[in-house]
Amino acid sequence: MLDKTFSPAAVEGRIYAEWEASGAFRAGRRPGADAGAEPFCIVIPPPNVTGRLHIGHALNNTLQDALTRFERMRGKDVLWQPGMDHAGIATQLVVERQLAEKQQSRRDMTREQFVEKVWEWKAESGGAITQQLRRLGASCDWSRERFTMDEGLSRAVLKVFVELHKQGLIYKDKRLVNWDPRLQTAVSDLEVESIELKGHLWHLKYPIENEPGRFIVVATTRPETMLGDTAVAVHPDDERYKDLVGKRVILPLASRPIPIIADEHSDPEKGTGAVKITPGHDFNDFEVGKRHNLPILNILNKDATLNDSVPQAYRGLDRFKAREQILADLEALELVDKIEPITHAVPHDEKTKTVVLEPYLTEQWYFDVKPLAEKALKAVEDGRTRFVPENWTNVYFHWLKNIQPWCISRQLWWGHQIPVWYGLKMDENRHIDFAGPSSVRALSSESFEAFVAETEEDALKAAEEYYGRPVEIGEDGFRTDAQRGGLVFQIFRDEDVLDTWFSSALWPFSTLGWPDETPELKRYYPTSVLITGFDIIFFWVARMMMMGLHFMDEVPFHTVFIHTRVLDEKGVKMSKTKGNVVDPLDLIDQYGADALRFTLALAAGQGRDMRIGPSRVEVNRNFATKLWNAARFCEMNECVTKADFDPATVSLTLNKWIVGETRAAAADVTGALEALRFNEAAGAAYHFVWDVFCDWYLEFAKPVFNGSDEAAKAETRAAAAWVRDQILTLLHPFMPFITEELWARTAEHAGPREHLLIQSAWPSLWSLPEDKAAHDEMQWVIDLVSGIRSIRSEMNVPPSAKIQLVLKDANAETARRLQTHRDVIATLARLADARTDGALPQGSAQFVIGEAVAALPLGDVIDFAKERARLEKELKKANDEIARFDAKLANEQFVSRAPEEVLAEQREKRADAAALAARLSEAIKHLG
RNA sequence: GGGCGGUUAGCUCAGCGGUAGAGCAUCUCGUUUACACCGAGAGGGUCGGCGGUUCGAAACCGUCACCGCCCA
Repeated sequence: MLDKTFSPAAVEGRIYAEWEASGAFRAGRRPGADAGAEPFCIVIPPPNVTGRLHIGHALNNTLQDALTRFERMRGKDVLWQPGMDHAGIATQLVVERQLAEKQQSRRDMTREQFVEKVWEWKAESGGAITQQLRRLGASCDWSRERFTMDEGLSRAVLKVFVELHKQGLIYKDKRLVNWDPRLQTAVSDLEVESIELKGHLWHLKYPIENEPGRFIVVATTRPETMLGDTAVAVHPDDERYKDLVGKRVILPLASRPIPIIADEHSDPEKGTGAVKITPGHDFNDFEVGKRHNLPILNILNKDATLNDSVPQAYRGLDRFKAREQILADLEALELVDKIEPITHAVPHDEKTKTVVLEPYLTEQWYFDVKPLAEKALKAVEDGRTRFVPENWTNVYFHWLKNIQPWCISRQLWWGHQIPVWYGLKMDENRHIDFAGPSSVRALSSESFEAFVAETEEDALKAAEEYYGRPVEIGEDGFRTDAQRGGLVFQIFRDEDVLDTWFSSALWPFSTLGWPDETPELKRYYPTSVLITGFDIIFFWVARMMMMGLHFMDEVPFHTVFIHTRVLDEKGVKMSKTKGNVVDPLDLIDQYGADALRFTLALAAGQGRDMRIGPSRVEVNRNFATKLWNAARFCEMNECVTKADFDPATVSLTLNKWIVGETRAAAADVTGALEALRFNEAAGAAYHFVWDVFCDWYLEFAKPVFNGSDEAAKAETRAAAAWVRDQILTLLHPFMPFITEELWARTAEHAGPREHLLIQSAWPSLWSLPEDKAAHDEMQWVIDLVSGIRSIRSEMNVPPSAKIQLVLKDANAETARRLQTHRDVIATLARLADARTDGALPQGSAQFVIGEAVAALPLGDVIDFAKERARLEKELKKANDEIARFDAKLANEQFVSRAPEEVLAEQREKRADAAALAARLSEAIKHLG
């Protein structure tokens, strides 16, 4: 016997273990599925190895799991490929923080030792999120779990790098990057988070050379960069400054003369129309500098203190300290024209959002993604990959059309070390300009030849070929070794690692075994659908598209489903600093994983946001309880699954009806899931379970179960069990735990199920007959019962009072219906008696149902004035409706232009309203 | 500044050419042996404003307002 409520905490762990043990998650098709099953594959958007499950993950994985379970049950050959990425920056931060607690630093150890520490950390506390995904019920194939730093995936990364380099798409360049001065690494444009801050616009006066007392005023939000200015620019058409172009200003504090140039970059409308040009510390200025051959002055060290290019007084100062000092000094010289308070976007690191990034001149590896972007654009234009909802296509297009070279190197230790080795460069006469041997690290990159290879061995081989001499790993350039016949050259490896997203971009094929030609790669690539959030379109979707098309020559997935963003209950973005984070694990503890999942699925509409909080989850916990109790009711009434039950051959109308309703519900859920309309699928199931099965069918069944017609009882029991089983199946993708539990528990009296529910077949009820007569008949019963209940309530008839029903003007069919369902109607409407003949008693409340008028003789209970008012209100409504239809039908434009079926529909509605009005008038007359 | 969304019942949202829907909340009633995490019933909206297209607009187009996000 089932308990009164379902206890998620007591069963979730056990059921998950059963699923895993059964092998149900394994790639492939479920038992009984077609041998020729078509493949269905989802790759998980790899969570970060340092990550913890947040509500966004919960949504993302709920949807993936729902689809995975759905397709698995339908008999497809399913793979949900799980794994994690190595999150270069985040992971390195975590491990460094751990070291700092022990008063250690990564600088105190070798790179190898540090990387070893990171692996130790991962083994110990990394990847907690995969355990949390299990709590959510994720049915991915854990036996195939991958990590971007795995041997196989790393091999894929190296191969890709080397190939792209060979193709000339990866190159080294010296230009401005977004620099994180705390981590001392470059980050890509996408990893910059602009934060609106209050700041100031300082207007600085630069004295014109040889024209005492004359100044040009420039405005800046970062006054410290003035020490790196190498020009002042004005617009070529700006009359105010025409005579100054070609002259020079003396840069204050630095006392350097710099030219005044004409460039369209300066906007005459903005500020003073003159701008300072700092090519070493501003992206726009860098471009201006290139156009005018300006010198590029770098005034910062890697940690954003001022370097030796600035006057003695400012050297070694942090940039913000330097800003204060410089402003004070300029004030003293009366060179600050004015200070304007402004709000402006300041670039910050996206991880902690506390470090202000600097444009910084460094040499980095770049990936020219333009040619790949074109292919990625075309694939979506052609419909080889489609976005759902479709409007995200524009975001994707916009980004790819304006794509910039991707800075892929990072100055970190944790990640895929760039497979490039350097040795001294020979000139055309095979000479080397180096005194050595001593460390060559300090040399500039022009002095090196780069050997790009997947392995150290290959790099050495390439270098030996280049030098025509033995080569070894080392940093001295060369050494002499008599035993090896003299000179031995040395090469050393690039210290940098690749951007984490570089490896993530390979995910859809690297996880399937590429570059090896594995059976999985052949079977599951291209994958079916990618499910992710919109914030990932650039980072990941676009890059996977590019890499997939470039290396596999096929799109990585046919569909990209972009789901909504989760906000808190007040509609505010969740963040740790705001303290409004809803922890999905708390919600699971409190309400169960099924309730959380169902809530997320129901909220996954076509909008952009969803709001989630405890009260919403509670509602769906209640739904789970409802389901549980419906099953409990079935159990109490001995509704047991019958193997030989055939829904097509039931004889009772109520059973014919529920079979038809079940068929429709299955069609709704299936269709919605196929169209990725998760909310509609969950909603259809919810509605069917609660409003159809529980509210009506089970209520209809009660009199049957309590009656004495054994045949009817047997059929209804079997039918109820069948519907309940269909429900468990339809809900399983959304509520896997409770449905699996009930699947087992409801079979306790019938012998065990053939398979776990996760491995059972999805309902395919298309072939069942649609019984319109049964539908109409039961709908009539529902309408009658609802009508009586409504009157009872309005007339304040005590629930305990059993009353009479007289159906006046009932035709033969109606009389038959009443006869057939007398027990049901009497029970649900609490009637003492129901008849279709005899006189209509005085003092009746009445309502119209079909061709008949239902009268409830209430004797003195009835409040005549109230009843008259009620009927007159109804009559007015009917008459208003008639008037509206008449007006419409009298409109010649409408009659001539509207389609025939609309016309017919309107006429029919008009007739219905007229009939209703006639019966209501009659009823009012009867009131006397 | 450019782009994309949103604005529908007190709240959260669905509907996206043919007479306004759901859940929650509210009010009334209810200890009928599945379920009070429940049941029955009820009230509540000129679908942001203004124009236009149409026989007909919450829905399509334009415009404005406000809110949000993304990219500069």
